Amino acid sequence: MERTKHFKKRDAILACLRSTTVHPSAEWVYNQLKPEIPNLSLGTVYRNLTYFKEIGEAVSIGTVKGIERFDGNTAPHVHYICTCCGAVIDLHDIAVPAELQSAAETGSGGSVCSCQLTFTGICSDCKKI
Amino acid sequence: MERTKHFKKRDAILACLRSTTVHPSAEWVYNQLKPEIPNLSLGTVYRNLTYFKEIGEAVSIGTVKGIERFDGNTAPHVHYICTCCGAVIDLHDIAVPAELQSAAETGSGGSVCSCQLTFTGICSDCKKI
DNA sequence: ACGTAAACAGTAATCATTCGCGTTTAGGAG
DNA sequence: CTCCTAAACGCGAATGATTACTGTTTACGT
Repeated sequence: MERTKHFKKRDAILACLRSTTVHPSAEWVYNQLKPEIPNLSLGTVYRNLTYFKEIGEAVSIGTVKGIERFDGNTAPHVHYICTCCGAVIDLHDIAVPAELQSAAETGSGGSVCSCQLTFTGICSDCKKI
Repeated sequence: MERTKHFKKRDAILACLRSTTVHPSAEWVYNQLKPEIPNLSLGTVYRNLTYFKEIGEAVSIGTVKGIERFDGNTAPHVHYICTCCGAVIDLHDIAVPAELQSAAETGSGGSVCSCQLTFTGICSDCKKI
């Protein structure tokens, strides 16, 4: 089929997002890809990141220090954010109890389409400094 | 003592924050107080909101549609955010199990100073439309 | 009354993100 | 192969929330 040539940059952006666990910002993705795709535009990164959010191939985990951070792992999982360095790491061993979601639906009266649990603190690297 | 006159606006901002459960933005607070404090500056609202965050009298619950939202209720509780209208409501009947916090500390290797559980969906009002 | 330190207003600056628009590209039809 | 169309793209300008700057005002101690 090989119809991917038209989406070279789109595919590269998604691949970049999928290949990392740093929960990157748009600019991080841009800087990663720029060396191998010299004519990449930052606007294209933003445009495609928004696109991936819309089609459910990526999620936003909110802003850290005023910058939006993305996650190519759409499976629900818990995050830890260091308020010092801004690092975002996955906590795979922790899960939000499933019954909380239905409790949220009755409590809010609306529908629930996602839930996000985030811990914040100072990471081990920052504590050393 | 009556030394509050110097902090009239600061106090008004905190009182406004405490008196509502809408989890307001800086501009919302500004618009609320502007009629009764005509010479209030939006910068003052931002400055004091940041100050309250720093001294722990208020917390940020992140950005909704690109706008930071604050909460004068610093007791840990769960939020529900409507992605349609941007409303933020408290879910008092739901709590994050305490053991998850210690699990987060061991999982991250760092310290944990706060945790935030947020459900998103379409609220009952928006579903009617 | 005077000095000082902090709060404040008003406005300019910042910076992440989005928008507009002309260009390029892929892929299909003739 | 050439033309056509729709979508992706680059680039630069625009937007808008937030912050910084600067001069002024205020409360309070001396």
